[in-house]
Amino acid sequence: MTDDIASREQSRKASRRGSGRPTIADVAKLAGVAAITVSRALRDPSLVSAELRAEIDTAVIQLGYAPDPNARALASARADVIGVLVPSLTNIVFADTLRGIYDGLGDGPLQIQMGNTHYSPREEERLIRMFLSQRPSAMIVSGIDQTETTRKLLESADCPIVQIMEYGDGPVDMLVGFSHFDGGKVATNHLIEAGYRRIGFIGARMDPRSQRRLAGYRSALEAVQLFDPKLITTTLTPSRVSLGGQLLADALAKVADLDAVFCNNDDLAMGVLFECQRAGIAVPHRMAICGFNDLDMMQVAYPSLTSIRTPRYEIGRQAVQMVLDRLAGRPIASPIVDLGFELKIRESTMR
Amino acid sequence: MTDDIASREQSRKASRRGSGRPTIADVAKLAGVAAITVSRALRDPSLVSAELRAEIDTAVIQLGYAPDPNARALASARADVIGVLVPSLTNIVFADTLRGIYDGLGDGPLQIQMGNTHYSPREEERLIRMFLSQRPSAMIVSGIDQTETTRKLLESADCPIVQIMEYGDGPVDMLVGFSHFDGGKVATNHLIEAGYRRIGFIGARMDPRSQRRLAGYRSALEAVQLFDPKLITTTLTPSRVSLGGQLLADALAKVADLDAVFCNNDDLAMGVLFECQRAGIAVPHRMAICGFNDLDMMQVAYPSLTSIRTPRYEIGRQAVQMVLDRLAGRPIASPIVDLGFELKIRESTMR
DNA sequence: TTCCGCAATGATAGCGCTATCATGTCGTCA
DNA sequence: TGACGACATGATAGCGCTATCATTGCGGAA
Repeated sequence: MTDDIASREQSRKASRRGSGRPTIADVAKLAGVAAITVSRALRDPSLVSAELRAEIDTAVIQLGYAPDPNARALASARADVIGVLVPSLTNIVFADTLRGIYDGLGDGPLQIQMGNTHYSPREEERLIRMFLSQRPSAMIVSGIDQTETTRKLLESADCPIVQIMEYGDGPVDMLVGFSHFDGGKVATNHLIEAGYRRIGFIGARMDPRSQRRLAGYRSALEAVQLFDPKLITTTLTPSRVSLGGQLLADALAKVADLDAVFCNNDDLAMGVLFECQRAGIAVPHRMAICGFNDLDMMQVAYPSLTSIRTPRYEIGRQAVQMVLDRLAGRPIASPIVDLGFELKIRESTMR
Repeated sequence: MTDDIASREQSRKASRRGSGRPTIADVAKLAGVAAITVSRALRDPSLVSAELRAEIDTAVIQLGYAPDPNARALASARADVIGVLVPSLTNIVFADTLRGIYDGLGDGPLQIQMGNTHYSPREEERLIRMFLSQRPSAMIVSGIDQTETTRKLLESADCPIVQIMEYGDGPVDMLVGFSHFDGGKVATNHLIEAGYRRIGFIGARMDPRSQRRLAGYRSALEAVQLFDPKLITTTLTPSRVSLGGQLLADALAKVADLDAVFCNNDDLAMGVLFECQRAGIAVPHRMAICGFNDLDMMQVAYPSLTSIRTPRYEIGRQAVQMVLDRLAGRPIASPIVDLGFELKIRESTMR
């Protein structure tokens, strides 16, 4: 064994190239077979007889051989990589989804290559171009608001594509998510039914998903003639807990008799709660608060906060499952999956 | 142009291999130069005359050429990938650090390949093996508690290695972080100075960094003869806001006269605050709370919460900077960087 | 018996790029 | 004036793997 390695080192040095690590040829020589047989034994053991398989396994272990994914990708025109594009890393929503994706992959051969689009369609397009250039096994992208060019790029990529986080028609290929419009509508209807009349909307960042929640909110209020543009307070600033308080103050300055707020997300809702506590505004009696996403902290806050629970982790799991099914040639039940959401009613909206 | 593409398509179909996308040879033919010149023009334009560069740029745009990273990696024995290993994706701490890493990379050629070790040294070892097999340009790993084997693997990898999040001696290569022991000590000393005497420690997950914070806490209390093992309440469960309340209840059951808690992290601190509000325990008069990390919500909570601000984002930036400097052959000021931390004193510890 | 099909293995030829060395063309300095 | 080096470009030969086709041997159908 030592001799094998030594002589290989020797020849590497002579050629002045190569990684210095054992190659499939080294394994083949040691096992007394052709390289291609080693390749087969590694990729699909059923193609090789049991005896040779044993020989090869021994050689692999003895040399500590690990296939070079780059060479494999080049030769087979397909990299064992899934490109994942998210608009933000700070947003816990995407952290949960990523976790679902990683968990779904388990310890299989597929790796994740992640890109952060920073909510920019231009950046998304650049990243997709870059990712596709390595011919990934699949792509998972956030949202359905790609530019026309981006859509074309994805359509012509010959790998499974999953759009995640939203629900809608006409996906590029497959889609897993839920309806943000409905989420906003259900939350707002709940506030209406609970007896609130001056229901504000507080939103940060206002990306496409936030816009759809806002549209759902508006639609619910308009249906009962309670809509008033002054009720909406938004900013393009990224969401933070500390922004919630500021936005509530802004909202109250415009609408003194505000009696409820539907927040774009839980961070803002939490900020609103703290601001109410500080300003002595009783929740839920003088002010109701409803969040979105239902982070863990919502149920232990005091008072506990109503929110829309979203299936973030499950979206990641499901997206990966669809990719794996497709790559394995298994049939996909439906290319469009609505994972829904759930209204969690808590103290903050129970007057 | 159309002809070029058409004829290329033709020859691809004949050979039945290839990706169907333009290659460097196509660009070379169109620009009337050798392939290697295109390669040079793309990687280091200063190696090629201005005229040829212009020709090549035109051809690249005309064909929509994008280099194949796999082929490049194979030929140059170096992938444009940085392997990043984090123990958790849910933990906002690592999300911030990842953001720093991505931002530090900007839109350069380097891509991130991330692995989630789930706080398991075994898993970390497996992932490092897997990552190294593609000869990454660099590796960034969390913590300094690798197994002996993992350390050896990293030491023999001929690429820059940065260990992040902690401060300590003898890094594998480079290291960026801060001292968790000191953080725990400073926080605890602050509580002592503020006049608290029965200071508890509340911790979840209890990974190596949590252990070091605990050690700092203990050392501070022992120095003034205030240490008591009953003051420590920990669990191996992953941290969540909702866990903070439970742990506080456990702590109070053991130590009825508890008058302060130093929490392992801000999530727990927030949970403790909510539990105090719910139970009618006045903060900071009957109970002081100190967190760790200083998330944005700490300063707007009511009362605002004291915490140790940690340079999470900066760690990511700095780690990438060191990698880039090293790859560019620039000198590194110091291979070990202590980014420190800052005690943020707020209402929750001001009796 | 003959032939066909299938399973197991091998030989060959790339995948698309870059390391390495070779070649040609200047300007420059003794 | 000629030799030398610096610079720009090209030819060649892989990097480590797999697609593709070829070969071999064997059992069963005709």
